[in-house]
Amino acid sequence: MADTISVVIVDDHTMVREGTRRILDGEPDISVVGEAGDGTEALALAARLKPDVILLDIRIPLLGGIEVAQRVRGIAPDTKVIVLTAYDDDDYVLAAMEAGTAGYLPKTVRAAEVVDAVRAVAAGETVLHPSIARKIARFWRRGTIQSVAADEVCLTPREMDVLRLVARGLHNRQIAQALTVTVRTVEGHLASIFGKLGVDSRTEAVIYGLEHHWLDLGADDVGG
Amino acid sequence: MADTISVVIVDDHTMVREGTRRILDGEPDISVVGEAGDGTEALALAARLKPDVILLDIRIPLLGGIEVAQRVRGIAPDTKVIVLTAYDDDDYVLAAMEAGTAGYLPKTVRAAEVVDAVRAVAAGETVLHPSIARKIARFWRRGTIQSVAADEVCLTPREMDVLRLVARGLHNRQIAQALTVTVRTVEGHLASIFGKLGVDSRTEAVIYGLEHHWLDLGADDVGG
DNA sequence: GCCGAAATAGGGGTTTCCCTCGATGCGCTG
DNA sequence: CAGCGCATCGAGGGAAACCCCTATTTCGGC
Repeated sequence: MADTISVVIVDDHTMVREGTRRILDGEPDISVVGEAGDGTEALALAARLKPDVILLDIRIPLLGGIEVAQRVRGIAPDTKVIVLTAYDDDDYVLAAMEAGTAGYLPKTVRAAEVVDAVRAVAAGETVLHPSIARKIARFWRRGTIQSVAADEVCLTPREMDVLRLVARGLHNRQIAQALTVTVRTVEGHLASIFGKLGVDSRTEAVIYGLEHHWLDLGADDVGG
Repeated sequence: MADTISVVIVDDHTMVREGTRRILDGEPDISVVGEAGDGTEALALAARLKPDVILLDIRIPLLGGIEVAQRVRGIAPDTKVIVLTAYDDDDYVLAAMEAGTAGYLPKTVRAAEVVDAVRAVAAGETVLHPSIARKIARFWRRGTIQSVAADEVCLTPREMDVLRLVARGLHNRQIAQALTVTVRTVEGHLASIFGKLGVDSRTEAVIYGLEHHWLDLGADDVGG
């Protein structure tokens, strides 16, 4: 490795990117070599620059941060990824861990901690913010992260179709029309969904889907 | 008005605050005099420092950004507020306008634009990002912002109680128990809610509440 | 002191939802 | 090929949910 650590910053908020850049460029041993505002851009930069470290936000357009992290392993195996995000849901943290990231920090940390984290992962260490580490530990005690990921329920594509329409407030009859099937089929899928999610009403299913980021409200910020 | 513009930065993400601070402190005519990580802290700083400009995030703990903006008018009338946030929902934009803010910028803008905005509002101008301005214009054409705000439905406290429980997936029977009333009463409140929101199912009502930020999913990040 | 809004609650009805039994065909995999 | 998951439907029934109308009490305001 060179004596200066090359870093790429990925965040859809330009303000945040530029602020982070100034923080890191203020360090003599760190050099920001690129910025990306969405997932595909991030992968392109990773492939071209193969930086030592990528600071990666989770909620970015075009490609989710988790997927970016996974693919970076393939295209730039020596690049370490630090997830730096506002979101610290269990799902995000676990998914990031499985994607082989070298660190996970909430955006509430101080700048100095991020600088330290960059140096640490560049040196081969793993950096978890205490609050995140606690989360992990909790799951670990419950039987390893793998098993947590395994018990992750998985709806079929058709079931997702149904759930998405339920989450838009449609009745079974309307869903049936939208999917050109009978109401009975919709009910069948819903029964299956309820079973998998461990709920017993459409409203609970929608809540579950929103909490696990399977659905979004069509509006809201969506990385922008 | 001094020759240097005093600025307070409000954001719950320390990283973002420090990055923004470095951007602004790099300007000779701008001086960051304080940072706050939540709403109450922001008001305390506003009262004590009476800065020329406050850069304010919307989703902050303890007190929402909109409410902070409203109160700042009372405690520091000469202070201009620029909303700088990841969220650009109609509701947020309109609420911010009504709260008397001097600008509204998405976090996707470049640092230079924020710097310009700070100077502009300090000079008494109003700064709207083009994307935000379009939003406003759309509502304006539909009959002024006031009327939009007026047709804003308003649930009674009891109706909000019911809606919150509905949004947690409870059945009417469970809601009735939780509120120590009969199922009929819950149905009555729900009927009233449906009428006000213009929907006809509990699921739609929950979606409406989430989209308008009346509800949150209990989890998620809460702090944008 | 009356009026309106909110909260409470009931009667009686229709619709939708949800469950428990099934069944068929289709594609993939061991 | 023999399963197995997936998607598609059906019957029948009980339980919620939702709708329209009415009624009481309470409380704050003019």
